[in-house]
Formats: sequence, C-alpha cells, structure tokens
Amino acid sequence: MKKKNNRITINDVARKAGVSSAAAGRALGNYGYVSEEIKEKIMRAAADLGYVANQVARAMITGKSQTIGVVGADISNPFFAEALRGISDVARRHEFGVLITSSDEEVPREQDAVRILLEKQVDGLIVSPADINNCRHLQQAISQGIPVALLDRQLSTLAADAVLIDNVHASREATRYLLSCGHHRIAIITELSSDYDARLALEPEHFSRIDATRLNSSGSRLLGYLLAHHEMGIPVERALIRRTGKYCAQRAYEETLSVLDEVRPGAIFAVDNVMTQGAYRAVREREIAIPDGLSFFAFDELDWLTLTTPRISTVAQPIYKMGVHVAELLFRRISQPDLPVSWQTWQVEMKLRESVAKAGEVAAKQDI
Amino acid sequence: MKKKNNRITINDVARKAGVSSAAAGRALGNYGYVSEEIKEKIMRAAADLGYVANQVARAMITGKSQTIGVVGADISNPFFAEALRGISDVARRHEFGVLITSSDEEVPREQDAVRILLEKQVDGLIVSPADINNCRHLQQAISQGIPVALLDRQLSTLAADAVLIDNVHASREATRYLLSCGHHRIAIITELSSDYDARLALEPEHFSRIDATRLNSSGSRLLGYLLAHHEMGIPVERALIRRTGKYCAQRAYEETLSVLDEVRPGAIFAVDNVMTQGAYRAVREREIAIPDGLSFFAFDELDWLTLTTPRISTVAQPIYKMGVHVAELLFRRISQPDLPVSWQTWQVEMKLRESVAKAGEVAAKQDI
DNA sequence: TTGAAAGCGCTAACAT
DNA sequence: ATGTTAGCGCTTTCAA
Repeated sequence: MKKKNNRITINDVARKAGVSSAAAGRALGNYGYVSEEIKEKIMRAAADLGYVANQVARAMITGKSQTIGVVGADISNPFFAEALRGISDVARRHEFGVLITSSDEEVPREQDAVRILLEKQVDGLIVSPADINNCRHLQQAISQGIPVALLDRQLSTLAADAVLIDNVHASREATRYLLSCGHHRIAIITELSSDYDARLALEPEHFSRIDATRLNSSGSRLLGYLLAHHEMGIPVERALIRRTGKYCAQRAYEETLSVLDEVRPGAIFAVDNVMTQGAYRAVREREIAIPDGLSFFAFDELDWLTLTTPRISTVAQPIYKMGVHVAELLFRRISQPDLPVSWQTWQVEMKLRESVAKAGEVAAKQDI
Repeated sequence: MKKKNNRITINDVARKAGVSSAAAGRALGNYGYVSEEIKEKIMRAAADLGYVANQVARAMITGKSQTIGVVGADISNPFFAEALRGISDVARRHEFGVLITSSDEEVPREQDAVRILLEKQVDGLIVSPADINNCRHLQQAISQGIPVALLDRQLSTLAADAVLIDNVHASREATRYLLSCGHHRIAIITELSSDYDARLALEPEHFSRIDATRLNSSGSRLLGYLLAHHEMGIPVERALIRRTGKYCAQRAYEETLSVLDEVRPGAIFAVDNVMTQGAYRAVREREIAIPDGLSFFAFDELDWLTLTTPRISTVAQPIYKMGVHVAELLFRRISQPDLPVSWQTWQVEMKLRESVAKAGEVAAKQDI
C-alpha cells in the first residue's frame, strides 16, 4: 500500500530491484550509464510492478512536455480533419502528443485556446489564425519561446513558419477559366468574416487599395476573383459577391438561393468546402441543371465532388501533405529555434470536370 | 534574468507583489484564503510580468492533468471527426484538454496510444476499440484508476461506460426494408477485419453459433443482415458477402466492382461511410442506374448523400450527440468513480430516399 | 488570513 | 558505472 495514490513510481521499482532511484531512472528513461545486468533487473522489476512512466514529472524537470497544440477552426470540417491527420502522423513519428482545440474562427476562442495550451506547456503550436490582423497572442507565444507554425494562413508580421497555398493565384486561375468559358456573370459565395476582408466585398472597385498581406483566405480568394475580372476587362456586379459572414453551409445555401433568384448568374464559384456544400444544395433545390443552366466551380477537393452528376470542377489543395509539412516545420523549429523563418507555398491543382460548360455551347445545344 | 528558463514563475510574481509564494499560489490558483487587497496586488503583478500558469506543475502535485485522451480509428474519417467535435466541445466546457491519437483499427497501435496517454497522466480515456476481443490494455487503464468510456463499441467484459447504437438491429431493419422491396440478392460491402467478425463471412449459415457480444460493428451489421434474411426465409448467397479486410474506400470500390461483375446483385448495402464511398464510386463507374438498375443503401449520414441523383437512403447515427454523451459519461465517472457502469444505446434513424426502388416497379417501368 | 516548509516523481549535477 | 542530493513549479499541510 502506497501513501495516497497506488501508482507505482520509480522508487518502487528501484526498491524492488535493489538499486538507487537514479539508476532506475537511467534504465527506465534510457539515458546515462547503466550496466546491462542492472538494467535488466530494473526492467524486470518495472514489468512485474506494472510501472508506467510519469511524463508529467519528466516534463516538469526537462521543461519539455513532448506535446504540441493545434488550434484549428473546426475539427469536424473535412479540410481540417485531413490536415490534422497529417499533423498527428508526424507527431506520432516524433513520439509527441497532439492537443486539439477549435476556435470556430473566433478570435477570443483562439486566444483562450492558445492560453490553455501554453499553460499545458506545449512545446509548439500549429495554428490556422481566425484573423490575421489579430494575433498578439501568437506573438506572445513566440516571445515566450514556444514556436508557432501557421497552416493555411500567412502572417508577414510574425516570425512563424507557414504552409500555405497562393489563394489569390488559385482563385484568379479558377475565375479566369470561368470567364474564358464565356461566363461574365459569376456569383462568388464566400465567408469574409474579418472586417478587412469584408471591405473588399463592400467596395470591390477599390481592390487596388487593398493590402493583400492583410487578407485571410476568403479575402484573398475574392481578390483573385476581382483581379481576374479586371485583367480581362470584365466589370464585376456587386450583387454577384455573396458574403455569408461565417463558415456555415446553411448561410451559403441561403446566399446562393438568393443570388439565383435575384441575379441569376451564369456560374457559381464557391470558395471553400463549406460554401460548396451549401451552394450546391441550393442549386439542386432550384432544380437548375449543371452545367447547361449554370456552371459550378468549387474550392477544395471533397470525396463527393466526383460522385455527383456531373462531376464538379474544383481547386484542389494537397491538404494531408500540408498538414504533414506544417508539423515538420514545427518540429524542425523545436529542435533548431534559430533557423530563418520558412514559408512553404504549395501548388494547387485545377480539377477540370464537367460542371463547367462554355456559355456558347449551351446556346448551341438549345438550338438543336 | 532567471536561472535557465526565462519563464515567469509563481515565485517571481510573489516577489514582485511582496508576498509569499503560497499566497501567490492561492490567488492565482483560486483556492484557499486570500484577502481581496492582496489578491489584487498579486493579480496585477502577474499581469505585469506576463505570468502564465504552469499546469504541468499543478498536475504533478494534484495528480490531475485536466486532460482526456481519445483513441479513434482515423481522425480524417468524417464519422470520427464529427464525434471528436462533440467530445471536444464538452471538454472545453469542463476546461479539459483533449489529446488525440489514431489506431487505424490496429490493436498494437491502439495499445501504444493508450500507453502514451497513460504516461501523459490523462484523467480519462475515450476509445473506439479496434478489436473488442483484444483489450487487456483498457482493462489495465481501468485498474490503474483511469476511467475508460467506449464510443461506438461495447465491451461486456469491461467496467467501462459506453455510447453506442444497436448495430444488429439497425442493419436488420435496413436489410428487411431492402428484402421487402423485393430485392432478394443484396450484396453487403463490409470491413470485417477482426478474426471473429470474419468467421461470420466465412460461414454465414452458422450465424446462430456466433456470440453477438464478441462482434465489432461491422460484424454486428453483417449479423443483422443475416438475421433479416433468416427471418424472412430468404437464403443468403455467400458471394454476396464482400469483405474488404480494412477500412479503406479503395478496397470497397474493388469488392463492389467485383460483386457487380460476377454476381450482379439487385441491391447493395454498404455498411459504413468508408464502404459507402468506395461502393458508390464503383456503381457509378459501371454506369448502372440507381435505383432502376440497382438499389443502394448506405450506413451513416454524410453530407453528400442528399446531393447525388437520386439521393441515397441510409441509416443515420446521431454522431455528434454520441460524441457529446460519451464525453459526458467520462466526466461523470471522473468525478464519481463508483457509479454503476452505464451503456447508452442511441436510436438510429432510417433515412429512406430515392436510391431504393421496389424490384417490381423496375419491371413495370421496363414494360412501358 | 498569511507564511514556512515539505514534497509530488522524476532528472541532472555531482561525488564516489 | 552507481548512488546522493538538489531541485523543477506548484499545492498543501501546519504554525503563526
């Protein structure tokens, strides 16, 4: 019978093996010198007693918890879940634990999450910041010596590694493709919760005054959309820009119904997986044929985009790989804190499928 | 300048506030007696210094880490991601951290994960056991005083709370529905990685000798399928039972192609979300019309099941809620270890949509 | 109400 | 190569 807790400690093992606790520590923790003979005795004693190492005590003294923290928008979002899988695979390889939290894209929740993770003494953080104009808490983590790696968002003001895609470019390419198919009235369904992003929706004609480094993903994607129009000399109708204000399929559904009913665009561009789900549902509800009655372009690859009829064109990000690499950047920095900051920009892939038709061809079909 | 680490400790705060470290601990940790006056001084000093509490040190002494561990099959699986969201919402409410791991349905990985989580001194575990016939490691956790709550699987031999659905019943209902629609040749696409489950696929006619309490979900669902046939006096062709051996959409795709080519069933029953994805892809690849050429029934509700044409019938589990409740059961047990074991069986919902047609009606249509 | 002191389980100096 | 000892940062007796 032990004092309070019946848990077996290193002292119990040492006593049973007839050695000092230091020797037991060395054998069990695999550090320092221990003779094979004694080590074996200790290991046997540990196995007999059912000893389980106490990482908390180890963390206390080494100052390393062998744990990283992840702050994502929403774990149940397939995008994040896939990235998390990559992160956790790498963490397992390094024998690190992964503590997860959700911010739901809200800055106060993100701050809370970061604080709790820091109190738990994580050795590093992977964050998809809710608002890149609002991240003193991340700065603080870094100045406390806890490295931060950013997923899917970049922060020029922060000494943090990042893994991302070029959102402006990706969105511009997709929009150019739609425009070049003859669709001059493309509705864009996007989130734009941050104030700075929202400005772009409110004054699209002033996009040149916007500081692209202050835009979140949805802002960047809207900028790409605007740039593509500008470059091709096609004016943008304000009513085509639909802002949900939050990451919510239901809101995307509502905005899409409204844009279909009020503006009746020739194409819809849904700029992330959540928007895609809501927007596509709305199109189905209105029983508009794709691509003959409406072209549809998505963002992010989802399992089901090739299971619909027709299959849906999209901009695919290598999400799992991005998760793997952001974790690798973080572990690299944990072991080498003084490396220069590294931003990895990954290529997206345009998956051109049958959900987009040339505007002319629809007319041709109808003529027959 | 501090000794090694530049981190601010409770002693730094105490010194700055001119009080003892004990007083600072009481104020910062919100326990014991502190006068308002002194408390305020301490809080101000802490804020000035940017003090961050060290939960590791707290855990060390209290023996509670305020963290739970979750062992799931695969975080990137939408089913698990959704449940995890429920778990993490509850954990946040309790101000607990959530450590996640993936077992990929492999027992050794699960054992590893549990060991690591125990070493990290988690206060409880939520597990979806890979193989319910193989869980001494869970028994061990419980006997160490670390409560375990089971998600989606039940273990009669273990003193662990569980949240589940009646898989046999759910599958039997779905199968009865298909049979009653006149489909007497229903292919079932299922995982069956555990040896005990696999036996059911190898000798389906001996299902009555099977101990239902030893079956995993996929085994239980196969049993439901067999029972429905038995009850309705319809023989089961062995070639209709397709076993992928692992949770893998590609394998489901292959097995479905093969069953379509070799046996050409009248209906397909895909018994989880991963199987559904692979099976549906195969049906599309063979360009078989649903429901006229083939009826299709899925298991688990997925976003896209209502976005296909026709919409896909399925057995829906209340996944998020199940995650919430398994976490609540765990927290209840953490605070009251001596409560009797509780198993919550949740109702599934049959979502009958257009992917299933009566066998007769197809003929009728063809007659016209 | 406050402070002094002991100690959680382990590692890291240091001495042997 | 092994043992002794002093903490890591905090909570928790216990005395004052």
